[in-house]
Amino acid sequence: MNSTIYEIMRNRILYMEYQPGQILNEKVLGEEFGISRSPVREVLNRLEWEQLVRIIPRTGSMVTEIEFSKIMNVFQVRFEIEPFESQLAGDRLGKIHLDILEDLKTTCDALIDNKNRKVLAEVDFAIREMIHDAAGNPVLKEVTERLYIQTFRLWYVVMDKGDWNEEVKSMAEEIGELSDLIVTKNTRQLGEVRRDRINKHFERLRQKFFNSAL
Amino acid sequence: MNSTIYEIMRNRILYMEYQPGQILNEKVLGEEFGISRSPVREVLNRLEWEQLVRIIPRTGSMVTEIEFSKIMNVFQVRFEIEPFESQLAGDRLGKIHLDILEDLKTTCDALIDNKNRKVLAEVDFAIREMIHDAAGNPVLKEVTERLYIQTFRLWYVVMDKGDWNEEVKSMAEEIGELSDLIVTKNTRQLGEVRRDRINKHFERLRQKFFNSAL
DNA sequence: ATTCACGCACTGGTATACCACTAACAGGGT
DNA sequence: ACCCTGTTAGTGGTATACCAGTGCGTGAAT
Repeated sequence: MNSTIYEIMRNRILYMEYQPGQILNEKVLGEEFGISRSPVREVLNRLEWEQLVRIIPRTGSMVTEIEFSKIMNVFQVRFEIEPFESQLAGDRLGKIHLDILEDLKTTCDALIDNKNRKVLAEVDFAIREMIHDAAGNPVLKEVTERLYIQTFRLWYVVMDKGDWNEEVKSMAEEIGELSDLIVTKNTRQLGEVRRDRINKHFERLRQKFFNSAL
Repeated sequence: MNSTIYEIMRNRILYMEYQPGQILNEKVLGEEFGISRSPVREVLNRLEWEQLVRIIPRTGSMVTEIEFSKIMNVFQVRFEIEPFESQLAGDRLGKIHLDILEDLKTTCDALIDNKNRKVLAEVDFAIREMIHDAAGNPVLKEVTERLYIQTFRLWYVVMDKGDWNEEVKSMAEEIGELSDLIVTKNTRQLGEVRRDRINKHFERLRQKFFNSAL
C-alpha cells in the first residue's frame, strides 16, 4: 500500500533521518521502494501538503527547513485548539485511559538516564491519540495532528540539546497531572491544564532554540 | 497552471454543478481540460484530501455526499477556532477594512429581492478573507478555510430552500455588526460576536436541513 | 421465458517514455 | 588567466501504454 511508503517517508523526515534542506530525488526513491515515479510523486505531493517537503521544479523535493516564525504561527493555533480538544475529551476519560496512562508512565520512567528521543516521542503520540479518541471528533483530530507534526521536528532537535532528564520529567509530570484529573473527576480543568502545558513546552522550545542560535 | 484546474473543479463541487454522489471520470476530465490523466489525478488527489471527492478504485472519483454528522464535527471546531481568529484580527482592523465592508454592504443590499446564491457566497468569502488578512496567521487561515469549505455546500443547498431575503438580511447584519465594532474600537468583543453568528448560522442550517428532510 | 455463466469493456493504478527547462561544466577566444 | 558561450546531462512535468480487477451485458441452456 502507498500509505505505508508515505508513513516511512514522513517518519524519516520527522525523526530527522532526512535533514532539513535535503533534496530528495523521485527516481532514486522509486528505485529504493521498488515502485515507479507515479506513486512516489503521489507520496511527495501529500508530504508537500503536510508542509514537510517543498517540491521545486527541475530540482527535487526539498525537506522543509525548520522556520521558527512559521512554527510560532502553528503554536498560536495549537494553543487554542488543543485545550479545547482536551476539554471535550474530559467527559469521556475514564478507567480504561488510566490504565493506558499507567503504561505510558512506566515507559517514561524507564527513559530516565536512558536517552531515546524516539521512544519519548512515541509516548507523546500515544497520549495524543488517547485524547483524540476520547474527544471523539475525527475532524478535530486530523487538524490537531497535522499542526502537531509541523512543530514536531523543533522539539526533536531541541531534545538533543537540552537536559534529557528534564525532558523526561516534564513528560512524566504531564502524565501524572492527567491521571490525577481523571481520578478526581476534575475533568473540566483539563483544558486549562493543557494550555499551561503547551505554553511551558513552547517557552522551553523558544529558549533552547535561540540559545543554540541555529 | 494546475491550480487553475483545481479551482475550477473545486468551485464546480462547491456550487453544486457536480451533484453529491456524482462519479467523475479521469479520462473525460482530461479531455475536457485538454490535459492527460496525470495532472487530473493530481487535482483529484488534492480534492480528496480536502474531502470534496472520494476516489474509489475501478469506479471513479465520487463527489462526497453532504453528511450532517460530519458537518457537525466541523462546526464544533469552527465554533472554537473562528472566534479566536476574529479576536486576533481585532487589533489590526481599521479604516481600510471599513471601506471594504461598506462595499460588501452595497453588494449585499443589491441582492434583496434579487436571488443570487453565488454572489452572496462571494460576499461571505470576502469577509473571511478580510479577517484572515487582519489576523495575520497563514496557518490559521489555511485551517479555517479548509473547514469552511467542508461546511459550505450545506449552506448553499439550504439557501435554496429557505427565505432568500432572510439570508441576505442576516449577512447584512453581520457586516453591520462588524463595522460597528470597528468604529467603536470595541474589537475585543469580535470573538464573542462571531461565536454568536456561527451559532445562529448553524442553528438555521440544522433546522432547515431537517425540515426539508433530505 | 428465465437464469446462470462467460467474456468483454471500462475503470483507476502503475510503469514508462518523452519533453521542456535549467544549471553546471568545459572549451575556446580574448 | 579569465570570461563568455555552447553543449550536455539530469530534473520534474506530462503524456501514454499496459495491467489487474470488476461489473454488466449477452448468449446459451434448461
